[in-house]
Amino acid sequence: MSSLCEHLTKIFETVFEQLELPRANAKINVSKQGQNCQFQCNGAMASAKIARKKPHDVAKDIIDQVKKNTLNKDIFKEISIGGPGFINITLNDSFIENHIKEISNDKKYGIKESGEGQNIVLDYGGPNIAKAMHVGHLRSSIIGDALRRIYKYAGYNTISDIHMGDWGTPMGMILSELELMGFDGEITMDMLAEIYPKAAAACKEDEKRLALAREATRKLQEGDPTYTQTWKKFIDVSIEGIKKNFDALGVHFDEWKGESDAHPYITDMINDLKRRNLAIESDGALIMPVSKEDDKKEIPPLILLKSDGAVLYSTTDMATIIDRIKTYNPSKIIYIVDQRQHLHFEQVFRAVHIAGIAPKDKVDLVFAGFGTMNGSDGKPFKTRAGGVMRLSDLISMAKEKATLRLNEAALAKDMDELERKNVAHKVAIAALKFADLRNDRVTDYIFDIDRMTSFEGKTGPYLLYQAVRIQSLLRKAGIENQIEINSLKIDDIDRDIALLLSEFPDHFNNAINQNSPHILCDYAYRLAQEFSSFYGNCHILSEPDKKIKTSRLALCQQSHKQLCLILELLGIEIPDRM
RNA sequence: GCGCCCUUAGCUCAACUGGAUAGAGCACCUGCCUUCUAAGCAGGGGGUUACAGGUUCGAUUCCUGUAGGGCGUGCCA
Repeated sequence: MSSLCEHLTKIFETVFEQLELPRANAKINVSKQGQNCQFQCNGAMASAKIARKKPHDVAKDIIDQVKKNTLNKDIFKEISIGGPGFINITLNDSFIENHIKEISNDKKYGIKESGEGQNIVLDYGGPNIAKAMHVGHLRSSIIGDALRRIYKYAGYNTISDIHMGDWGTPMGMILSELELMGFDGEITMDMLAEIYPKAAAACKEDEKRLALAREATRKLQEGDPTYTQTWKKFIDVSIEGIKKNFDALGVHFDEWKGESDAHPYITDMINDLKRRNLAIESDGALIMPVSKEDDKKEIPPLILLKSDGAVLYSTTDMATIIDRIKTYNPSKIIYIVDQRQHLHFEQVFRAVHIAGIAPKDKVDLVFAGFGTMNGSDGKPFKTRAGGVMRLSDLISMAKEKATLRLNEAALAKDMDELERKNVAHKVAIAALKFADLRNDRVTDYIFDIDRMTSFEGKTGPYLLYQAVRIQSLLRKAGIENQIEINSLKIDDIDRDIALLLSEFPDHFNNAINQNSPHILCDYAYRLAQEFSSFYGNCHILSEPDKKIKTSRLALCQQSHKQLCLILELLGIEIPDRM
């Protein structure tokens, strides 16, 4: 099973080989030409030099060769040359129908289970203990969770790990702050929310205060019993708050590990690196050089131990890889983290390669960095008050707006309180998630609260709305089970949406290959739009011709299934009605 | 200083990895709710893809340079 493009590409590859043209040039794309044709092959022009012919003549040879094969007769309605040598392709409706039928009957919609038998670790979320989760945490968790779902769909055994920041200097800041306060009671979340920023600010201002925090960090890492006890307490409190946020977002983690879970591996790892002279002392710190000769700029060494003996995130990230390989034996580890950490991960990846901890041919380490969420001034996002907006505040704001919008709708009149709340929540989360996911992963983007919580146009709620509308239509038609897809008969009104449905495998593959959910967002939006147009163009339920009606309902059902599937892959839940 | 990334419509973003006339949403303008949910549909205006060169049959995409912006650059994460 594959997409129409893949199918056609195979046919053309055979032809290219027969004509001794480069096989790679045979690729078929969906045409952007609109009415003129459906697909196109641009390979004739690219092959012209090798063939020592005019592009136009090469195209003609290709078309003749395709037509020669009688098997292709039923497939192509028209193949012609356009412009300097574009090969324009229009398919017979029956062939498109058959393809839709095949895809629909395939339990994976034409997606190959390429990840079968492979474990993959996804590292995202990365909240810091004691720091309130802010909008910046959205990107990592939402993109990461979408990728988890996408990989899972491709057959991988996915393990998502939240990898909390629970072992660095911020821990020492809190511990030392509690000590200075002489505090010894029950720690609450509200307290933590106050203590950490206070301690962090104090450390920033005062070297001596920072030294205290560092000292506390070191002692914690050495296993000081009092510190460990206190630390465990506020970790638990903090996790509770983190869980609430992720539950609201519908973001799932298989593992709730943190930097501290790498601790048991660190001593052995460091001793081993020292023994093999891979780690050396420099300025009182223990470092590991990772630069290569052909580096454009010398990559600074990785610091394993600070001069005070404490570890930092380079160390824990390395040790975490040891843990992950030992525990899950993954073929791939994907880090969904801020682009700004690029150099850091470059260092860590090099270090584990050099040390033989993660051989390149055994585990693929992937840095899937994402761009920063900026404010309208182009700088990392801050609220008007100067702080960062809390994630929970953002969610409440979106929910409030969704409730208002819902109450305006006549539909809400016969909804009880519970359903209203439920719908508002789903709409709000859909808006937030889609607003984030629709942007290309790597580029920075501007955070705008109004746009993020808007429900019209290219938004999550628009997608929900279309899905809900189809669902309602199917309900009214009295359809409970799958319609016999064999009843599909394409005509001018529904050809476009049928063609679009056939593209799904292509977009899925692009999304997974590039770790880019936004590709699926774009496709889902186009599908929803195409459906909406189809829906507006013809009235389905009142269609007198029974065959046409059944065929269109089948198409509705397929559109619905695909839309639901993609929304699920993006981690967006659909209400029953809205 | 050096390295990485970015610059596309008034604003926010795409462009299937080099293809034909660069697409969407918002905002603006014009229509459409007495038949399936108007959170919708149909249509309109809006572009020297920052600039200058180069490679190519063909460049938003690749290369070089210039300007502007962001980030990173040994003891934060």
